[in-house]
Amino acid sequence: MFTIDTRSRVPIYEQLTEKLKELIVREVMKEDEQLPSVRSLAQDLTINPNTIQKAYRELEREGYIYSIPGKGSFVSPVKNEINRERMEMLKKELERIVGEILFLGVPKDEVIKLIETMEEPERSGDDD
Amino acid sequence: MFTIDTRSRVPIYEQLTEKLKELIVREVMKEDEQLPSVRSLAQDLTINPNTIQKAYRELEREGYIYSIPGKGSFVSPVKNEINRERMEMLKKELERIVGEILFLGVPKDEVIKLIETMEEPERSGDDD
DNA sequence: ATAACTGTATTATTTATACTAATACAGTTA
DNA sequence: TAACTGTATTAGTATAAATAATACAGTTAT
Repeated sequence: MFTIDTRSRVPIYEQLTEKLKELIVREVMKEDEQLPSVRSLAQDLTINPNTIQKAYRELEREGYIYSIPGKGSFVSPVKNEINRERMEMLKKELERIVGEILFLGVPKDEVIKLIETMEEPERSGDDD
Repeated sequence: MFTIDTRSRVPIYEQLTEKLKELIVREVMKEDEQLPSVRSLAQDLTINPNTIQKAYRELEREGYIYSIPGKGSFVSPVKNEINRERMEMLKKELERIVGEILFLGVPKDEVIKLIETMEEPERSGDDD
């Protein structure tokens, strides 16, 4: 389900939250779908359950998932709030990157051309 | 000269290399210009000289600066190599960011519109 | 030549944080 | 009742960054 780089400078629990956020935001994991249990995921990835728990706790704090003791952890209904926050972050990053590229002398047109050649994602299940 | 966040997860020496790289690539610091000495910069930023040295060593290794024992450290003549590598990195980041934005459902046109509204940098000294 | 700078190198210590380990407790479900 | 769930706590380990304290050699100006 996940690929974790234990040698990365990015902590394991943060790699986990990142990847899970993406799965949730992109709706690969649907609303109310159950996440793997803390212990089973820990066993799968051969890392400590506490590390998983830390990731889940963070995801819950940020509203991506909700947990029910005894039952499990589940994907929260997608809040616009979350997408909005993520968009803000992405836009800021975008501006920083493009800013640097422009500074390096690449004309704006070329940057735009680069984006134009990118493929827009398939949205098979968005017509509901 | 610099702002360092000692609490950031990004190590101090890496913050330093990042910022210096930008100053060099953007030619705020010109070719052969002398950098502050290891000790003086350490005193300015109230951090350990060894940390500065580590940053300088890295910058030298990557070809951004050159050091002469007894004299000081200086900005390397800007190599196209460096700009090329940096561009590669920036383009990859750009694609990742834009990819995520598109996944969040923002149409390509809007991303482009955002970039169009950005100001191109002044290039006062580029006409030589 | 001497003092005050430079970069460079080495070794030891401290500090911060992630991660692991080992439990324990309580709710859920079959 | 057994086997799951999430949650919490406490202690220990590992790693990397940063500090501290020196030392050595080249440069520069007086």
